[in-house]
Amino acid sequence: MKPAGTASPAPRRPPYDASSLLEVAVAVFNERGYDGTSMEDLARAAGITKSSFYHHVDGKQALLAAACDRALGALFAVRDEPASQRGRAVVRFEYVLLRTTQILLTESPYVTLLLRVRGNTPVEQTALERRREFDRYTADLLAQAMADGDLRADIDPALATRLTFGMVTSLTEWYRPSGETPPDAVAKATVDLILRGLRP
Amino acid sequence: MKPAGTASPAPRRPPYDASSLLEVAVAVFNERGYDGTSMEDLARAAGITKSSFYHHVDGKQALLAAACDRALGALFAVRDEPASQRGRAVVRFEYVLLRTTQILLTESPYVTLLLRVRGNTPVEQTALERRREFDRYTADLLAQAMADGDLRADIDPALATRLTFGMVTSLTEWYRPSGETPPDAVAKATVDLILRGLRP
DNA sequence: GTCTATAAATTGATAGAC
DNA sequence: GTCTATCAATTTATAGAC
Repeated sequence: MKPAGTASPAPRRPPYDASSLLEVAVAVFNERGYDGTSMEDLARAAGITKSSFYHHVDGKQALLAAACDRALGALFAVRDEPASQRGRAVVRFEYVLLRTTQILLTESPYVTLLLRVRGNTPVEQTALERRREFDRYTADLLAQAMADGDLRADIDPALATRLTFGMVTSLTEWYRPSGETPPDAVAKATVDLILRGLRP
Repeated sequence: MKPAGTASPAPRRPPYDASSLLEVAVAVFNERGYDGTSMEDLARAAGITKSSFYHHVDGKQALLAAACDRALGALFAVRDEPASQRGRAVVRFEYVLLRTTQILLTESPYVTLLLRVRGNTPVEQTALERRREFDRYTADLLAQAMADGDLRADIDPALATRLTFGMVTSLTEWYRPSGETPPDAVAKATVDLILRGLRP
């Protein structure tokens, strides 16, 4: 038995539960792309061999499915919040827009991976389908707000929805959580820009 | 990538010059992802065998490099236009924003591929570096327009630039050229939305 | 220019020892 | 739980016949 206080400085050996390995995997997927990442890459990033890695996870597609599930679960939870269901459409739209942006920032790695899914495999197709369902939900909200006269009606609603959430999802291209930039501040600035525009 | 959920684009017929094969390759890259596409996939989409395909092109990375070159060439050509070089910063910014959006739409497949580059290989790193140079160019323009008092100064210029071009680049996620939606109309609507916002 | 055949390396995944 | 060793399939790319 080792004397107390002489434990070797474990550099990167937390418990290898499925959850922490998923976190590692998602980070590598986002860096190199899902298809550009091998199981060898993932194992190396976790500090173990490929075989050991397989002992903890079910495979590459299972990792992708778990990550997409987490992102989609967080997004659909917004739809189920009370504030998303009562009140004027424009108010609900602005609320959902802000919450969606916040979730994209706080769950950044998972949502980033979800948004890059191409639909090559059944796992990806399922994720893509659920994502499109959320897109339809937000598009309907915006169209209703326009019909109410509470948002500019001189833009095609479908185009406006895509551009609006296109701006939001572009955050995944560069945003990294850090003390410098609190997610809520970035989310507020983003929603403000899409609502009021660049002109003074 | 083994499991192919859906069918590939219709096989393209001769002549098999490098340019038309590049067009085919870029289309498949955008559908399945660069890393998710094999040379076998490309050859099948072109309607010839893999070996025949290799007779016309130098390899997978060469195809990617050619596509990125085309996209980057079109983008940097905007910077060299007279209207991008003379006049008030805000006017130049709005001009470059519109032209960039137009090019993204007219050169959609090539720009789409460029924007998805992850930097895994030297070819991709070079493309990424040139793309970042263009990003700096537009960021400087917007910052100057803000400093001139011609654009809202209550937003961080770096954030505003990223969100602005994030909205524009999101067009690659869904826009497909067709008689229904002329590129110029979409580009104008996009620039108008980012400048004036969603509110009436 | 196209093909068949195949090389050489990588990949997702498993077997089985310790 | 981790490892070494390995498999079967795939992938980039080439050789060489016609």
